[in-house]
Amino acid sequence: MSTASDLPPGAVDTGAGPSGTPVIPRGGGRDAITGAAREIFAERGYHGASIRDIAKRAGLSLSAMYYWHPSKQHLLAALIEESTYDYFHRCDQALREVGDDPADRLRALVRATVEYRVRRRVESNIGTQEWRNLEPDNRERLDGLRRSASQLWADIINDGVARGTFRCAHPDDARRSIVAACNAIAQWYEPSGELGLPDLVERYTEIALRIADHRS
Amino acid sequence: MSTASDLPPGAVDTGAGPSGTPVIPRGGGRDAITGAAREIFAERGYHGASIRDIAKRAGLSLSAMYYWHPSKQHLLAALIEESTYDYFHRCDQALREVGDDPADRLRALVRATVEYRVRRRVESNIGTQEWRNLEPDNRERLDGLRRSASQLWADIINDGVARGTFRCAHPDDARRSIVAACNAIAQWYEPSGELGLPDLVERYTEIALRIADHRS
DNA sequence: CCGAACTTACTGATCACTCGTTAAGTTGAC
DNA sequence: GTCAACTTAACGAGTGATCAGTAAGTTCGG
Repeated sequence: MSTASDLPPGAVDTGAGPSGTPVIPRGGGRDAITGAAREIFAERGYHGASIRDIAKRAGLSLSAMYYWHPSKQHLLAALIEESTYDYFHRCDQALREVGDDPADRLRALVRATVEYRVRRRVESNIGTQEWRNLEPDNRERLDGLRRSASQLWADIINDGVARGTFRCAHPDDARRSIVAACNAIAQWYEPSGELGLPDLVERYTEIALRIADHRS
Repeated sequence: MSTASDLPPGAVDTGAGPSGTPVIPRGGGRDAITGAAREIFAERGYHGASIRDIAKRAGLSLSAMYYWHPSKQHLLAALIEESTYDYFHRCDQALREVGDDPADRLRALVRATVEYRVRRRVESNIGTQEWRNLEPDNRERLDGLRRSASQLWADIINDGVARGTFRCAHPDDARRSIVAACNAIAQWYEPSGELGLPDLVERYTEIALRIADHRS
């Protein structure tokens, strides 16, 4: 995602000037704001977070936020939008790299999802918890992407059932259970703990295949 | 749960006076407040809900809330506490009624959980979503109960693995996946839909047994 | 059966404070 | 001097909480 909303209204991309020298915002700019918002939204929730808290964490005045975003709501939406696009892109990529065997495809999607939930744990939780605080416009704009992601799972499971690779009687509930199990990881996983990401992926791949009632 | 906190500070139980005549709150009293809070907290979240909104929904003045609860936080805590106790009690009850076979016990716990998530769908979601908005005192007080409930699952699955009834390699992840799948029900289930509670229980019992890798 | 004393279950007004937002001014690199 | 990237100061609306007041009901001595 790289739309006009990445920039202040009417601004031109300052990532690199005409001379090739990057222009670095003195106060950390958009990244400082976004990073702080990510932390504070995750800690206290959208309504529990004030833009003063966010600005303080970013080391800027509260007005700096209004230079980069037109509103608090826009800040939340940008955060969720970026990470939702990222997730969808990763899933899409992962599925391009495997063949058409439903079990392989399910493995790929579980891997992409678990990796995302771990690597972007904070945004993950914001996306699921603060979704309801998006104003209708923003929510509707992202809803299509959400449904597409959900459809990726559904297609794989339905195909597997049709082919006899999966024997679960209720594909929709299998899908919801697998997704719920993967999503929950972001709530309990501690990156500093003993369990590494590859092991985690393997565990949840197995669980997903069992939920889908895979017979090898 | 029926503690002194059910009543205004310093008050004596008025459910039945010395003469046996009950005192009926004119405006609906505690129940009106609690019911409204349940709805508004569920709709907008703790910080998104104002006590004025809650009072308005209850058909009372804002001050009426302070007659029954010392604070907004206490109102949330009371709501979560009651439903958490209710859940734990139902689980406990369900497990008393079955023998010691791990599969039977898992079935009983899934049933109790799914029924709870459907029947008390709203409180369910408040409990999971607004947990973090409990102040430390309240959270710590309820944390023990939460851990006890989690232990119910762990004991059953560990026992099943020890006996060879369940063959999942990672009992903790199996537990978390089963719980996540059951909990998610409260987020998507529509009571007015076609899928009835008994069918739902059966579906999720099967999923849980597959996650635990039950061999019959 | 009366009525003073007391309790219950509220209301309305108001407090100090925080909220998101905005306008106007400042800084400093080019 | 220009313009991106800020800051300071303020606005009005809304927040949780407090408190004095009160209508309605209950209790109990006479």
